[in-house]
Amino acid sequence: MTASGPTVTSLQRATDRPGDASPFALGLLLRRAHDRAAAALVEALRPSGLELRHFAAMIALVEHGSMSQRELADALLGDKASMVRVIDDLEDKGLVRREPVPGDRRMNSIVLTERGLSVFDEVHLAAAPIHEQLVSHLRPGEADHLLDVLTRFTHPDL
Amino acid sequence: MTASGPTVTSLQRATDRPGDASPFALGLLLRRAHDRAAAALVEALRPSGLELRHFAAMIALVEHGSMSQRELADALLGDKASMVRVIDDLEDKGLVRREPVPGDRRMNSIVLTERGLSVFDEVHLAAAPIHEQLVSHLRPGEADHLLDVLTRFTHPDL
DNA sequence: TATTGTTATACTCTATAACTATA
DNA sequence: TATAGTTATAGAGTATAACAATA
Repeated sequence: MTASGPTVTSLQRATDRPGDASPFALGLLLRRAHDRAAAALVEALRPSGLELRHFAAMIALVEHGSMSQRELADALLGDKASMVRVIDDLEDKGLVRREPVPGDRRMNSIVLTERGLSVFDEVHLAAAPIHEQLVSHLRPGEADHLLDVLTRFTHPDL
Repeated sequence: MTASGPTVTSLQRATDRPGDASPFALGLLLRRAHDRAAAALVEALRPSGLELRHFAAMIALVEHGSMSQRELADALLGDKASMVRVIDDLEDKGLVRREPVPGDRRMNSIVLTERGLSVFDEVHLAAAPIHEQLVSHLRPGEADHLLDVLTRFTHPDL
């Protein structure tokens, strides 16, 4: 069925001018795009029992070496209280360790374990074909270009 | 401070190959990009007292004419129960009406009111400069290209 | 029997505040 | 006084299930 009646033509003036997409279009598209990508990546993570926020922390640790929980929380836009539980989960699975920081006993230095390292690599390799399938209907080079533009979009200060 | 120690070099093999970005990079970037866009658009909506999901429904109604609540829920990826409250809010504000559908008394036809129409236009116009500022640091044409690629990314079936 | 809309409920995620131990 | 980590709690958002009316 369709409940659609005739479109109110006076409304069109704000949306139907060519090249004048809704200022909300970008945000709504980004939400759908994220939902689609996240659903695929969650599948890649399922065998490891990890969730996206856990793996995001592991990626940050690979990129930056060991980090404090505060640094991880800031980098991943979460609050420090949420990060405690993420690290708890990863530590319970033996993927990271909390180590003392010489010179400041308030802080933990979070480091990947050997097991965390191999799990990271396994997930990483298993996710590659999933990513490929995710962008397989785009034209050649568009996926890389998308990554490039999104990187600069998310860093307006650079 | 920085808790960083030396990076474990054996880890790099999965991430440091040029052109071999993490298969998770796209998903994580999309989340950040969405958060940034959503924060800006929420500002645009503040004067109207609406939230993104309300305005998303209004946009759908402008694009498709009147829709049933089921159609709106499907189109916006929400469940029908959540949509009930979105329509409740919009109806309380006098922006939409629930109208009977001739031939099927189970359904409501959701239609924008005159007030909803003018509010839509106001928000739309107020959001334009916010969108411009959001993409102002991108190169000319990149924002349109981004919209184009995201549209196709979110519609793998087309 | 299936579907629309509704209501109530449960669950997840996030955000906030308070507490400790250190600085 | 300020900060890192922890804990407990409250709130928002979402998902699920049951229900009534209708098909």
